[in-house]
Amino acid sequence: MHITLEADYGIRMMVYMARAGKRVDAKTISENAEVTLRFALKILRKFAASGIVKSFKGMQGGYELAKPAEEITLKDIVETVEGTYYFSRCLNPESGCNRTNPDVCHGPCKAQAVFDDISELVRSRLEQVTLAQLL
Amino acid sequence: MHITLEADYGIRMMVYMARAGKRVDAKTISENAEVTLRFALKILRKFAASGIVKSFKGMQGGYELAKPAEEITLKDIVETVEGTYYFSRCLNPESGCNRTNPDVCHGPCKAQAVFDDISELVRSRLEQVTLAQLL
DNA sequence: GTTTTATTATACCATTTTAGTAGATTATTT
DNA sequence: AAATAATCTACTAAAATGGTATAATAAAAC
Repeated sequence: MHITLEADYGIRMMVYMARAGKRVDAKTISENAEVTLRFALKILRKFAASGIVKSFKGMQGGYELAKPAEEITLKDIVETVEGTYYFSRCLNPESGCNRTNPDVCHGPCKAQAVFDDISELVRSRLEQVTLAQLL
Repeated sequence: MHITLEADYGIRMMVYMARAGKRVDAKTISENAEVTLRFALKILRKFAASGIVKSFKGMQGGYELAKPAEEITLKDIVETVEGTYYFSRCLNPESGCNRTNPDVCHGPCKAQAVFDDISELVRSRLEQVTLAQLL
């Protein structure tokens, strides 16, 4: 029904990184964003994989934003952690609509159209907000 | 991240009841909406408790819409099943924002304002759609 | 080139939420 | 009284979320 705690943590971590404005190691990020180091590392890996954050190994290693905070949106952050946003499972191609009886729902039903609409509404609103605006 | 299957079932059941246009028993509803009888009963109880459906015991008993389909909204249905819609847990007064470090977030943070906005957006969109429009 | 620092990969466990079930009880109509 | 159908309470199963642990790998410093 709502976004996960992990996504919330992710936002906090990104906000901290943007504030820092330089390369920071995972431990510092986790302490400042109040997320356990281990869990923070897991989230940071997702960020690195999706390309919104760059990671550096070894001494003086750590993480930094891959782009200016003005170019990273809330949608980038949330969807990196959670995947594409869908208001209802029915819309997710992987789970798909589970209605099989044509009397109940043949083809995309009217509720689905509304849910599709809402999903798009949420995604575009998330896209309008940049990390820079959260500082 | 998305509304529950239970809410989807609930919508299907309400759509069926609206189509039927008369009192129907739980078994018939469950079969037509493709939900197990037991689970359907559980959902119907919530509908009856919230007042969007009237229930009748005994022979010739069953369920019927408490109001015309034009006066029941998707929001009524979804929130009866799931409770008030919040995009992020942080907004739910019961769970509450878990950020305690004032350096990270003192008072309502900017992300929360956006989430509040999105929650309201979703709720109002759900409110615009009536059960009648789903038939 | 070895040591140190810090990320990465994989896999696992615990908790919470969601989904679904069961039995006994109560109310209503015939 | 008998039959039907909802209600209450409680329980179990499955899935998703939240969190941990270990070993491996890469980079820089000395």
